[in-house]
Amino acid sequence: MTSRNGAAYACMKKLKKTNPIRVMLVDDHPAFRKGMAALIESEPGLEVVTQTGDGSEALGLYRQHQPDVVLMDLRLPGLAGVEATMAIRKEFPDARVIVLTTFDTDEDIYRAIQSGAKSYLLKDTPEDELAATIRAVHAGEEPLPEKFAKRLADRQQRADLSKREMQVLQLLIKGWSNKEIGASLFLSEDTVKAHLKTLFAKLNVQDRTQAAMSAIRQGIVHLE
Amino acid sequence: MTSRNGAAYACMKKLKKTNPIRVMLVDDHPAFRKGMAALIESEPGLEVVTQTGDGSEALGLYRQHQPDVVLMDLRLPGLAGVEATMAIRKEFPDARVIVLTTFDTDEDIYRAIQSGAKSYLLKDTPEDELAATIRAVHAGEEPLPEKFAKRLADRQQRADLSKREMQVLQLLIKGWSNKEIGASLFLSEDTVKAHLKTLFAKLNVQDRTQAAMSAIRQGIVHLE
DNA sequence: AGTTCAATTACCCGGTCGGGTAATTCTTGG
DNA sequence: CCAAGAATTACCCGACCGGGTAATTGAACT
Repeated sequence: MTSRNGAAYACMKKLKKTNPIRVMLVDDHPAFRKGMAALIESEPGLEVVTQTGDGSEALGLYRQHQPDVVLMDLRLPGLAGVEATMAIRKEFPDARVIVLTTFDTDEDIYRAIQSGAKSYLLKDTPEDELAATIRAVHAGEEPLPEKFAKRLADRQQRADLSKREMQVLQLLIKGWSNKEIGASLFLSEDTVKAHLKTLFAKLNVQDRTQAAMSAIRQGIVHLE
Repeated sequence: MTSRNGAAYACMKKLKKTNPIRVMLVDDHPAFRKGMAALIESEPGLEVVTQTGDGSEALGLYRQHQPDVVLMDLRLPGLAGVEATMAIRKEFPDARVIVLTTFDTDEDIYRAIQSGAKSYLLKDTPEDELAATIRAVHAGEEPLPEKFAKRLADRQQRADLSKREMQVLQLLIKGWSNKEIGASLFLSEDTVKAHLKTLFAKLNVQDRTQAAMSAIRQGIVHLE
């Protein structure tokens, strides 16, 4: 740290009072929200103006408070983080949303950025990096951590799956045979096999187990 | 707790000061820890005496502070929550640990209880239920929420996998063929098939894709 | 209007898989 | 010390899977 004289101190004091960055929190863990709010409030120039644990309340609260930056979780009751982000950005194209989540599949990252989020962070991000990201995003930057940028590029590389391929994949994940998948979708077994061929090619795998694992790992489909 | 002479105020004061439940927090998300600490401190009769984000520091801090109750996350840097819990209970058999986590596979629940945890809660648990659980565990109870109790029973139902079966499963998850699995483990293809037969029976599935999905869903193996 | 691409179905073929049965060795716990 | 169970291998067989090739239809985009 640099040494401090009276003038510098006054300057800092002044900076502290100009343009506090107004933050909105959307996360369904009350304890996490409480802690995150405390972290933000303890940063000079940052303040929390509103928070909620329900995705469907996000747009209304955004309208009401017009925050500078939103911290948005992905898995939420009501409306998922990606949908909430899209809704906000449809009405407020300049909205600055940072996704802050525990999960980090390629697909999560991809969809978050697609929906208009400016950055993507995990919940275990150190608080100084978090504060720096909030300030950067507020300043108009889009700071995506190296590792996420790489995975985003990977995902953008991959061809999108067609509707049918996705349906077949969903049933494949259940462990169904080609015959069963065909019966379920009213397709011949040969058609199912044709879809699997293109699916395997797109996922760059050789067989159904690899396809299933790859899809799960990338977050293309979810278990349950 | 018999009534005594003296002012009501003195009595309350006395009660408030007797036996505060001393809690230790182990969780790698700084914001969550901060928020959880605030929640606990706001509950009468509960206080946080120490916290850490690293599993390998848990035993040392337990020794040092001898808390009444530990809130323990599962996925931790250093040492996993289950191992940390076992280490603590080896040295302090009366230690009262509550697992508090985001993840909830059958295997997570099973191993947590096996390691000696008294209860199992998810991080989105409402704060009143959390406080109630801390008090109950401190009082010697082992309050396992209904849904977890059911899944624990399911898991206890299932036969344990042998070492070999586990190894085969690990490679199956990678999408390897029986031949490849055999080559990797220096086994004949027939031996691999034999292991798969018992594996399928234990997991109650018909084929390898179902086995892979079932194992992932139950948390028997992890991706990556 | 023409082209591109998803979707559909079909056939062939060699390889893999899953189930049944069975035998041997080795370790571990009662 | 013996029984139980894990680990290993082998053989058979019918079913399923994955790859190659190819043709038709319909929608979408140019």
